[in-house]
Amino acid sequence: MSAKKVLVVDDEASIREMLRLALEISDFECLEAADIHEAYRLITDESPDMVLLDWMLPGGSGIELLRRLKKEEATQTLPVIMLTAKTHEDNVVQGLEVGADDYITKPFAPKELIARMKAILRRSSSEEGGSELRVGELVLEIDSRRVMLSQKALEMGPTEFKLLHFFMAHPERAYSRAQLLDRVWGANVYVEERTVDVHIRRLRKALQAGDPIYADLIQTVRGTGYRFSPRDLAVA
Amino acid sequence: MSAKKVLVVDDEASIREMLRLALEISDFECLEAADIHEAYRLITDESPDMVLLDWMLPGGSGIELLRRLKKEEATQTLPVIMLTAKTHEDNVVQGLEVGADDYITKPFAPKELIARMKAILRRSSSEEGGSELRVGELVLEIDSRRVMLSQKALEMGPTEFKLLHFFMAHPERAYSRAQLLDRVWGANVYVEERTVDVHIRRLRKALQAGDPIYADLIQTVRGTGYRFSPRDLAVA
DNA sequence: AGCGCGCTGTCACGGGAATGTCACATTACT
DNA sequence: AGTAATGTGACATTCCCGTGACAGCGCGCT
Repeated sequence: MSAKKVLVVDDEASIREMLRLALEISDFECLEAADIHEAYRLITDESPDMVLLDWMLPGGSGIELLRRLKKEEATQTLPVIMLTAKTHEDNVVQGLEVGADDYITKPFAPKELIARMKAILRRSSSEEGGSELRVGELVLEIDSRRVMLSQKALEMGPTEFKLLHFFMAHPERAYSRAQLLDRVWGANVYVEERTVDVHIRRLRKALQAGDPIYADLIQTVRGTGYRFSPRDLAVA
Repeated sequence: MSAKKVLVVDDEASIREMLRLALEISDFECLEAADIHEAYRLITDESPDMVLLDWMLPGGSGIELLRRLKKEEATQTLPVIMLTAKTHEDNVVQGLEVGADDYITKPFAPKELIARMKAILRRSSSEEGGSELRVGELVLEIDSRRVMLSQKALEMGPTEFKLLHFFMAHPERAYSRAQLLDRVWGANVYVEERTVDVHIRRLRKALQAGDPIYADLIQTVRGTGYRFSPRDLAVA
């Protein structure tokens, strides 16, 4: 199991630093945001596995972000733990109503936070029953690690599989080569950006072998990167 | 129905002897083990229909064996009755949590033990709708610990049997070597991951001896592990 | 005890697949 | 046309897997 990505949203740098330390000791990967805007950007760009959200934030309180996340389809199931300064009953109730998965009041023991996080991650990861992604006749079977197109298995390497997996999980959005390297290859891996092109090509070739139309799902966004767009799959 | 085989695990010879007597009067076949290691060997070699497991054992308490049995695919449904010296609530709860089917406190009347045993055997024998797994012409007979392919018996070792058992119970899914070691060999067993490859090969060879097509059921998933896929058994 | 046998786990070797990089062709935009 | 970005084929390297051989072990047999 790869390290889980956790986004910490708090305006105080010292608190973020403390949390980063606690998280990294427990083998979580840590992202930081000081305000709602930055938080939202990181959520869409990096899609973390969990959010630690401070209640008091400048420029819109945490509950606004929470509402927004629970409203949008893509982030609806993203687990959120609220961090509150005091036990304001109102806040807690309000937060849970809006959809926070848990809350914890400052000051808190890092150990307790980690324990709650793990509990929530265990719950959410076991719930994910959808073990396959589907676009038209294209089916990516995660458990069996296979890609089927019109009942026929497609041949591709592990990297192409991961690439396709990522694309199908994040459709209709352009990603730069750097982002793809980060999300598919993994953080802290140094490879040439142009390597992405080659694997895109290999993935297209694999799709084409199954059905030429499906190769068009992988689109080039000139000057930016690539995009996976099921929308343009016109069935003849 | 043939006589049921019962394994008695207790370090005191006098208790084993007493139990043997009681069991044989009631037409059970009796196996004896004085420690966990011997018990495990007899379970894999003789596949008894039930285990009577003393709580206090030298060299690892009974619960370790119980955990191991419940974790491994092949022995998961093997009924276990715990024998405890006193009514230690903790032990009982712990034992039942791990998966013991019943418990009885010493001293006990042989008559009561036999009654409980029969109750459990009745339950488990009625539950097992099919004591065999089947894929095409391939039939894995769990009780008799045999594998038949087109009416002909296949030759393979105990490990290959367990491996095939696990695969047939979990088809269409890729497993890493570590996962296979965990689920087939058992937890906390230190074996090289590559050892899995060798047993996969032996299993393939055994299948191939019966019908070359069936060796293709075991598929290599490069960079991940192995997969058992009946789906690809397309009859030409 | 001595012996042979079946099963197991480990290793080393070889081959083939997957990867990352480059050079060059091709395309898109100004 | 000119330039920057992308497509593409080829290649060396690395990584991963299949395979045969082998030693250790427990067990049954004589």
